[in-house]
Amino acid sequence: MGNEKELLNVSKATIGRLPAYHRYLQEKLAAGEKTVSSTAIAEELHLSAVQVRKDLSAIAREAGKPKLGFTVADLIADIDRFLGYDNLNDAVLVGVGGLGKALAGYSGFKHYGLNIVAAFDADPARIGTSIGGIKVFPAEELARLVRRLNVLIGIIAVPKEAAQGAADELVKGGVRAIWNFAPVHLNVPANIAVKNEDMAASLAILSKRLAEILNNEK
Amino acid sequence: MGNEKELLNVSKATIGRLPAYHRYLQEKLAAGEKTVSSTAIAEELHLSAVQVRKDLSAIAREAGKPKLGFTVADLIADIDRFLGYDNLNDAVLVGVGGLGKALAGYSGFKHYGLNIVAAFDADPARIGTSIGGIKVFPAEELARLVRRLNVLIGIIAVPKEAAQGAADELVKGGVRAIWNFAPVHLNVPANIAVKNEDMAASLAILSKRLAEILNNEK
DNA sequence: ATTTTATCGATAAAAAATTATCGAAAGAAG
DNA sequence: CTTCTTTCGATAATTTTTTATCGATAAAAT
Repeated sequence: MGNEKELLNVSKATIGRLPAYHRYLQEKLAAGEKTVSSTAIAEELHLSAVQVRKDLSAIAREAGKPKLGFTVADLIADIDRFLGYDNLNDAVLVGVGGLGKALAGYSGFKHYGLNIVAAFDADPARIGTSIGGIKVFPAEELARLVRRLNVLIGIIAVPKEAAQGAADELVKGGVRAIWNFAPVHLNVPANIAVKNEDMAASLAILSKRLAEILNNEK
Repeated sequence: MGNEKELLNVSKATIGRLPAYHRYLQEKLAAGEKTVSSTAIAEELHLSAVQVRKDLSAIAREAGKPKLGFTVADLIADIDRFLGYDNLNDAVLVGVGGLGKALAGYSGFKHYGLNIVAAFDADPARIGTSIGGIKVFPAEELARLVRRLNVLIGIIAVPKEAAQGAADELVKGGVRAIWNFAPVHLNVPANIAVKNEDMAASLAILSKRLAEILNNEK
């Protein structure tokens, strides 16, 4: 019975903002505040209050109260539930060079529902080592081990030349979602979700905004 | 005279896609192909051909030719010019822990017009070292050095507790754009551009897509 | 107890982004 | 040389996302 509605009808844009709300709410919770208004959230995050209300109404179970706003703890619980922060998804990491090492060492992913259970690398010098408690296995074992562990999420942090190969192996192992940090477009079957962490795109947007700002001043 | 039009009228969504086009075009160039059609680009990148044409028409100087498509080399040049890939912007990096080290060591930023000229860290053990040719200075010198070097872009890769402080120092030093990798919302004056590299948001979107895919199957 | 104020949710309007349609042009094929 | 095919650019339609408006409600203030 019935939380299908939730998956639908919530726009990607909204989903993308939820983690920011979540962080803000955690701050408020830590500060001991019981309720928070859409106006306050909006001001802090540079959004409009209407948008905040709309986003929250899409995923919150309890309504906000006039004059008081929303209950902080309830909202956090709602976002946790909606984004699945309260039940961990296993993932594997491919590539433990500079970026991969950083990702493996970042303990925060657990709070976001992501649990890295194994890492892989082609470099023999790295195999057998451990980073942040995650063991590094040889690349050859990727597909086999992924299948055995029944992991559905793969994180690609290899140099761009190796990225497509890594993706192929992940798919072969039965992964259904790939978080790609390599600056290349991956070719995968249609029923596999790919999210490119495209830093070049972020940078492009940032530098255009910078250009605008400088332009408005002169 | 006259490239003001370019800054305006190009949507953020379009700008965000340009780096992907750029990468695809580089591949085609390397493969020796002279021209490429919007259909081909669209298919590879899982977009619609109309959208590709619209995006390109917003920034390209030459029109595409019926039956042939666009000239690969021209398009690359157009994107280079539009995104500023051909003239480097200086930047400083704050924080050379795991992620900061990875960013400093990534040589690819130069291709995206970003030149990291100095790094800063609070940990004495790191000061004076060099990562990827970038020297690490003490955090206390941040504002002063940024001002002296006349750097306009700051990259924050410190733990979240230190991020707001880093932002404050960057702003004090005269930075006008901040690329924030720490998972916190930064409070800065209105005339400073902030781009949050929000991995939690990416992850949220990815896992929702995964959930959808799995849902559609059963 | 009444008024004032801050806030909400719902609905409507506007803006932005994507997709569809179609005539025209340029090369390829016959 | 004519026809066919691919592709373009422009315009229109649609969809999605954001913003505006407004009556209702609950707490706070008078």
